[in-house]
Amino acid sequence: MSIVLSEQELQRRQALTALEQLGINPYPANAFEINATASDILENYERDKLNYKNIRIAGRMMSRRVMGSASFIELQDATGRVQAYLKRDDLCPDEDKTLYNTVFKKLLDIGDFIGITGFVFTTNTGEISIHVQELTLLAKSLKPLPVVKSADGKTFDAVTDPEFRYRQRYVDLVINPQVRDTFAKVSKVKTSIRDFLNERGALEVDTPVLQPIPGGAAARPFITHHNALDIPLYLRIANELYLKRLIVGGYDWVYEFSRNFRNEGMDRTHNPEFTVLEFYVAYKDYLWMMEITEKLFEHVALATNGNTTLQVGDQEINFAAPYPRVSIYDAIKEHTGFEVDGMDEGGLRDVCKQLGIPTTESMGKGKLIDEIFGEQCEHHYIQPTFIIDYPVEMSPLTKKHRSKADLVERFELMVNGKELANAYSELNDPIDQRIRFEEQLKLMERGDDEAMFVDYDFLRALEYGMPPTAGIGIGIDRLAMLMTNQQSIQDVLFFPQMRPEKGVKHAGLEDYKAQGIPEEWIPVLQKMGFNTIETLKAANPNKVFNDLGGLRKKMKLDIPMPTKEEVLKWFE
RNA sequence: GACUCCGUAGCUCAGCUGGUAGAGCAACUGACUCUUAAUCAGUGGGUCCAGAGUUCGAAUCUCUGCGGGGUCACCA
Repeated sequence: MSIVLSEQELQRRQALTALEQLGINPYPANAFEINATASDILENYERDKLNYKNIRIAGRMMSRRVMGSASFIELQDATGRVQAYLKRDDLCPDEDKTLYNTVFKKLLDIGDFIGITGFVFTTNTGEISIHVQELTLLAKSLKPLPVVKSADGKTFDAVTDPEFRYRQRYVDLVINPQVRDTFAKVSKVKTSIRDFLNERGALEVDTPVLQPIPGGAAARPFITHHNALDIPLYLRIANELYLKRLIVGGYDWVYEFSRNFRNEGMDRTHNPEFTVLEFYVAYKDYLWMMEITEKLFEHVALATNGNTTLQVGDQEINFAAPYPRVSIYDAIKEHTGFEVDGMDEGGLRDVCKQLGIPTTESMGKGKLIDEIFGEQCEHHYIQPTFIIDYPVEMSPLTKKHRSKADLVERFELMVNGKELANAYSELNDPIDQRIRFEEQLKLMERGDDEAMFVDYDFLRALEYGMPPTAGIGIGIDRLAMLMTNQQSIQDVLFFPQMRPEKGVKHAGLEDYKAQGIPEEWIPVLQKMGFNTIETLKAANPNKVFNDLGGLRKKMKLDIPMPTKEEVLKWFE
């Protein structure tokens, strides 16, 4: 990040000083009470004109069109943009026209926060506008915003560079209104889920993010260290085992929006931290869970988009309940022609070979079936579909199927070719659970670095008894992507993970001062490209002295020129 | 992690087969009392991502690095 200021930044800082000299505080402490918003005015003025005679509104000045003694600006607040009209002699009824001629025309810039009072009217060209009677600077903006213009629904010079947008999301939000809309919808997805669950008596809870054993999922965790306890701690990869402990404790419906952390690759659908909604309900099974899940998704679609059918990319997806249920074996049979039900590990390995799916020695039966489904079937399920009844090997926390051998009572909800939710009748048999954990240990020994750790406290909890329970995890970021029709997880997270910005190497102010350089000349040297003391010392002192004079004139700097002897000392 | 594309003014982008940079918006000076991508006249603004190499000469060619996007691998 450069500390060297651009021409426009210098101009804005000069405007800041000029404002202070006029007795105007560019960052006043006073509250500015408003009684209207942009969208309120645009929506309601026409049918209720009397109520808009005396309005107060605040926001950023986003454009300025000056025509001598009258001007139009666009004011942007949290709700949108409204045009305002300023007339010199209305704004400054007395002799002194400084507020209009100097403050407004010269010292305000695009991006500044201002508050205005006035009355609403309609211009000759038919645009609802505010006739400004008073103008107050609320906060000066020192960095120029990208200027995005639009007309007739077309947008010009929009900032689309993903790096710019994600690193400086605050700017993205200011200049790209549809981004604010997207995040409002993301928020609506979460509140609509909370409403749905709270109405049904569920209890929202918080469980540890820092866990001594990263349990509840198969994934590589982030590891950290607690100094006082002198133990390693893991950032949670899931909260499942903690929520089930709460069911043991006697709650019958708990949920948590769990920020999870997984130390794995990043791409369009993966961020190192992401949010999963999990909920657990006592005395229910996975069949009940499918019914509540399809109702929940229908509810979320209606709450966020007002419709159960929505456009996602080039697909139209209908979230209206109910959704079809297909067993994983039937899915594989339908899309590959292979009947894998009852096959042993060797047979599955052979099927993978025929389908061209690479396998490794560490893959067990469950993993092989998972691979076949993932490669050959998953992408076919565009409309919401429950894939049910998974093999026991890939589901160590799931209750065995009530009627089908070697299967568990589990479903995944597939939408748009991707897994959106994962749920099951929870395994509550502590002896079986211990055996399943031990099988995971064996997988770990075979080299599966995602096999689960054994959580003995969780086993102890199950030994006290857990009622039959249905549980589910829903990927909230991916759900938000669907509901907002975004192609990248980065567009539903305010601050997606990025490699840290590396500033160009710069000497600090103290380094310059240590060379005996007066503070006011430091920006000039930086402007000349001497960002380190080393590069300065490598330069020709005579040339530097001459250039200082040149820049002093060019930048119209009102600071005394140092003598040549003084400058020569900088090089010692 | 692999492959691939990209990095030029505050922003959006030009810049051919090498001759050290242009446009629009933004900014500055001026004109203009209902404009709306306001208009008109004029002016300034650049470590062309960084470093090395080839060359008389590099924004341009080569290599290395940094940052980002896309595809794949891993995963949710």
